Amino acid sequence: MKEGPDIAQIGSLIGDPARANILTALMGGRALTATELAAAAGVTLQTASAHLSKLETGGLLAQRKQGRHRYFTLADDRVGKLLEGIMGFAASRGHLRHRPGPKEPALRKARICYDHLAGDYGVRMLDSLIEAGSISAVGEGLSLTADGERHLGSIGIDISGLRSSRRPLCRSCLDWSERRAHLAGSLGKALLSNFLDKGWARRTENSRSIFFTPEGERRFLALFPLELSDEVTRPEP
Amino acid sequence: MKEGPDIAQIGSLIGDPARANILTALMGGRALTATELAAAAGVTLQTASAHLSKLETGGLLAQRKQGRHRYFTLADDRVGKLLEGIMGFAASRGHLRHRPGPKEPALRKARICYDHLAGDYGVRMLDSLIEAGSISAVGEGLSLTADGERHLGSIGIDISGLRSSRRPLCRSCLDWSERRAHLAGSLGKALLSNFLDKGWARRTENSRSIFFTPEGERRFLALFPLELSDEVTRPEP
DNA sequence: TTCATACTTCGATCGTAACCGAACCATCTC
DNA sequence: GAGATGGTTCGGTTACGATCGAAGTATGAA
Repeated sequence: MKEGPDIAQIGSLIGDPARANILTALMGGRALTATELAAAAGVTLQTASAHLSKLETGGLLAQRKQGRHRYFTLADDRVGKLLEGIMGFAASRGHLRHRPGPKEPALRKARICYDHLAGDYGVRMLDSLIEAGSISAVGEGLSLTADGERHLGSIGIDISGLRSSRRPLCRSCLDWSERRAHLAGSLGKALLSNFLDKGWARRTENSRSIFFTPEGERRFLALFPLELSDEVTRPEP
Repeated sequence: MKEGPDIAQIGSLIGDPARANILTALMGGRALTATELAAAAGVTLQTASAHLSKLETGGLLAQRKQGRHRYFTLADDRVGKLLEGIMGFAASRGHLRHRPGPKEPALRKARICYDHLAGDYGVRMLDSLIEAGSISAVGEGLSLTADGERHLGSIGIDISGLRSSRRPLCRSCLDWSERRAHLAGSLGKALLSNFLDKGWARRTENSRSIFFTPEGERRFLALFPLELSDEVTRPEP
C-alpha cells in the first residue's frame, strides 16, 4: 500500500487554491515577484510568502534574488508540462472555473503556455507545419524535417543553435482549450520569441493571453496556412 | 488571475494521503472494493467511503455495483496516465516515500502500470522491440511497423483486433523508477495479458509488482533480447 | 424471516493548515 | 543617516476537512 512515489505531496501543493493561482500565473512564463504573485493569488503578502517557500522546497518553483526583489518562475519546463497536463485533464472533466469573463475568448485564441504558443493559434501553427511537411508526426512524437529546417531558417530561426541545447527541439503539448496538440520544446519557444521580436504579437499584462496586431495576425495566418479548413476552425466547446 | 481550468480541485483530490493511497492502489489496474481500498489507504470503511465518493464526483474514479459489492477502478486510462505523470515527477524530485521494504526491488523490476508492464522489464521490452525494428520511435511517439505486426502476431497478439478499438495502439509512458519510456496503449495491455495468460508471470496480491516464474522469465528475456547491454542493466538509482 | 455482510449517512471531535496583523530584516533612494 | 519599498518571521485565530463511532440501508445467505 505504501508503494511508489509520493503523489500526495505534490498533489497537496497544487491543491490549495492560492497556490494553484500562483502556479497558473507563472504558466505565463515570465518571472514574477512575490508581491505580484500575492495579488494574483488574492492573498496578502505574508501568506503568499509562506506558499512560495512551500512551493520552492517542493521543487515546483525556482527563485532568484535581484536587488530587493525576489523573482519566481516555474522550476523548469517539466513543471510546465505537468501543470498543462493537469489543466487538460481538469478541462476535459468540465472543471473550468466558471467565470467566462471577456478574457476567456482571447485566452482560447492565443495564449502562452510556459514559453510557447498555445490556444487556437498554437494548434493551427502545428497543424500547418505538419501539413507543409516541415514537421513529421509519428504517433505522439514530433520531429523537424530537413524541409522544415530550411523553411524555419528562412524566417530567422537558428535551428542548429537550438539543437545544441539539452532541451528537446520538438515536443507536443496537449492544449487544454483545443484538446489537441500544439508545439512545445525549444522550437516552440523560439517561434513565439520570433513573433514577439518581430512585433507581430505581444504579451498582455496580468494574463496569459497573447495579443496579435492586425498586421501580425495577417502575417501569421499567411505563414501558417491551412488547406482543409476555412481560416480558423473552432472545434466543439 | 482566475484563468483556465481549475487545477486546485483535482490537486486537492490527489493531495490527501488516504486518497493518494487509493489511487495508487487502483493503478494496479484491477477493480477493488471499498473495503479493500479502505485497507489499502489505512483508514476505516466510513472515511474511505467519503473519499471514494469525492473521487468519483471529481471524475477520477468509476464504480460499478455487483451484488452487494461496489467495485472501483480509475475512470479511464487518461487518469492512469495523469497519475503516472505525477509519479514520474515526484520520483524525479526524490519525493519517494522512504520505506524501502522488500517489495521495492520487485516493484522496480516489474510492475503493472494501470494495465501494462512497467519497471525494468517494461523498459527492456520496449527497448528490445525498437532494436528489433518492431516498433519505430520518432521523437516521443511510437508506431508499430509491418515487421512488428508479423512478429507480435506470431506470439499470439491480434493486432487488427486492437486497431479496431478507439484507444491508441502504441503509447509511450514514462517509467518513474527507470525514468525512461515503456510501452503503453492497447498493445502494451495486450502484451501483458499475453504473458499472464501464458503463465509466464502473475500478479501479486496487494501490490503492483508482477512476479515472473523462472521459466517465464527465461522466455521473456529470450523473446526480448538486448544487443548492447549485459542481460539486465540497472541505471543509476 | 432472520442474520450477516457490504456499504453509506449522520454527528461530533480534532488537527492542521491557511490566513492575517504586527513586528522584524534587507535593500534601495535620497 | 532617514525614509520607503520588498519580503520574511512570529503568534494567534479560524475554518475546513479528515477521521471515526454509531446508526441506517441494501443485498445476499440460511
